[in-house]
Amino acid sequence: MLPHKQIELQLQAAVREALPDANPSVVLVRPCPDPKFGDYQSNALMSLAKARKMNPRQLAEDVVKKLDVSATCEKVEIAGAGFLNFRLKDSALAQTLELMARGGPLFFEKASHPKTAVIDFSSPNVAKPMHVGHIRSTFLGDTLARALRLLGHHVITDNHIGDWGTQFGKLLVGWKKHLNAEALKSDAISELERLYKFIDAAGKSDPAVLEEARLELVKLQNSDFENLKIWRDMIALSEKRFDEIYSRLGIKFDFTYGESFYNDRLKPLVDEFLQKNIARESEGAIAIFFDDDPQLKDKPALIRKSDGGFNYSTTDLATLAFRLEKWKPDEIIYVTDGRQQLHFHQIFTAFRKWQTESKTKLAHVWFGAILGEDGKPFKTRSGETVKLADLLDEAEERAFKIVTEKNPDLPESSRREIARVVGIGAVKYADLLPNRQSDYVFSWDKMLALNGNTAPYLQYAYARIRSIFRKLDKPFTPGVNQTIRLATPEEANLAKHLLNFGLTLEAVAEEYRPNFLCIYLYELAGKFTSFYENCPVLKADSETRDSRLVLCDLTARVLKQGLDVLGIETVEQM
RNA sequence: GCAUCCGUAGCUCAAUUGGAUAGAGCUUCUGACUUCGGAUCAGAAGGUUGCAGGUUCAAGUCCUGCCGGAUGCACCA
Repeated sequence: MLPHKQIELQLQAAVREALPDANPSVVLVRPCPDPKFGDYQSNALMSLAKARKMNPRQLAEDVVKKLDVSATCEKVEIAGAGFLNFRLKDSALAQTLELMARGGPLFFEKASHPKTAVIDFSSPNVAKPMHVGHIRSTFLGDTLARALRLLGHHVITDNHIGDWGTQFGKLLVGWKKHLNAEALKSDAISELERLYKFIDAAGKSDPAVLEEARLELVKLQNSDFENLKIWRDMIALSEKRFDEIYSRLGIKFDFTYGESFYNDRLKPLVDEFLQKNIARESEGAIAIFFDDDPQLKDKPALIRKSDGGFNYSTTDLATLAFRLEKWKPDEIIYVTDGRQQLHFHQIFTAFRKWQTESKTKLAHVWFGAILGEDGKPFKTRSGETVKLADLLDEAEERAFKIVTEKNPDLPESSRREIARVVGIGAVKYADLLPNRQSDYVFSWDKMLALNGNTAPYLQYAYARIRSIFRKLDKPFTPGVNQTIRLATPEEANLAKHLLNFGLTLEAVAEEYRPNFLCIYLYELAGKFTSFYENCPVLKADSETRDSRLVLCDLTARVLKQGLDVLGIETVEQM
């Protein structure tokens, strides 16, 4: 067991003894904000004391008397208003590293109660190219899936693609009358997008075109043979292009149940809502009202339009029911932009009225907008969105120039491969680094930056470590009796930081915030680099050398695993 | 009008959700040993956290009121 966990359990036991009525699970141990206070701290006693109108320092002293952490820590210090500060013993630190060097999960523990989580993310629309607006949902969702899986949870990823809706009326008219077969062959999505825009524009000046689109849509909805076939072709073509992008990004989905999958479930769902008096008729539509929720007052959710059609809310509720039935998840996570907060608030509230027994947790993990330099939603000069494929191309191209500059002697195929890993990594990292709820300003230079707090900085630290190992005469494997000696402050700082990998992963999974991991890895790389500058490895005496090699190896493994959670690859040299 | 979110260094962003002296990167300036990769490191400069009150041992974080911005509010998803 990791030292901070041991301290936490012992502290909880001491609190249980001192305050039998308190809930010990609120007593947590966290890394100290400043190492001069210690390695770990707990501030829980202050809030416990406050709730009971006790003197916090007095309570701290009582608890410390009942607390025995001498196996892992130096003397516990009470500081400030009632902080407990713990400083790890050198021996405990070294032993933990020795244990980790022998294998098993790297500085984290698998969840003792694994949960089943469904994650809904990315969700592009058929017949439209993926653009920068899709990156946050795609990267965030993928990272959360990876983090939860690493911690031992059962994760199901479901790409809820937009393969149904009124846009298909226009697309069908376009396909039948204006299709350019050549263009469709070379770039299907661009051609579909062109057709949509063409008919959309035509409809604005000629109402007859709109009527034509409406009729084609009705035929599709009534399972007209020809229209169904065209519709299926459009989906297949789009999915092929999506898969190219996902494969470039290293992202896989377990399922891709698009919206259309739920068509047969919509009418029965509305009937059930009516029958259970959860929904009622209003202005010709069927609506769910939420009068008991102040935020949703006068904001009903429509589940059937006055023309008899269904909409987003209906599909989302049907989707929810299906996922519950099929996977019986403990949690469903929706990763979408912040503009959908009201919608999910409605869906979640409706769900509670409907499935009153269900204990499934529903989480809307939302993120802010990507803005242009002018502070408005991001568009190119010509008013278009930046296509994701173009962004990735540019990233790889810029990285290739740098790689070529730094390593002109490498064969081109190696330089291309490094540029791919570095370029894609930079884009992912730039997107995951900011707090997800903040809007951020898109800039090519920031997205593709290769210096500072960026993926290449982490990848470079990794490559340097691997370079050390390449210089050894024979492959290094730590012996069973390998001891770790942490003689310098740089070694100790690095070692202590390694211990916090698991805490960070748990925080990412609990708060749905991958940026915690970015910050952690950046600090890890920083601490490694300062170790690297100050502590020679290969030239040290053999005992120190082996100890430092273990430290290097553990650092490399944590960097690689951490980057893997972010969906970012590493290279042996760059 | 109502609701949600936001306002932090010249710029772009953090701050583990109420914790200790608000931190990084970019930019600017000063340095780095015949030493494991200079895509690096060390240091400097840069702040009344939009404004005004309040709550408490403790507020960038919570409450109230202003100022400024983004987004969403009945048949698009």
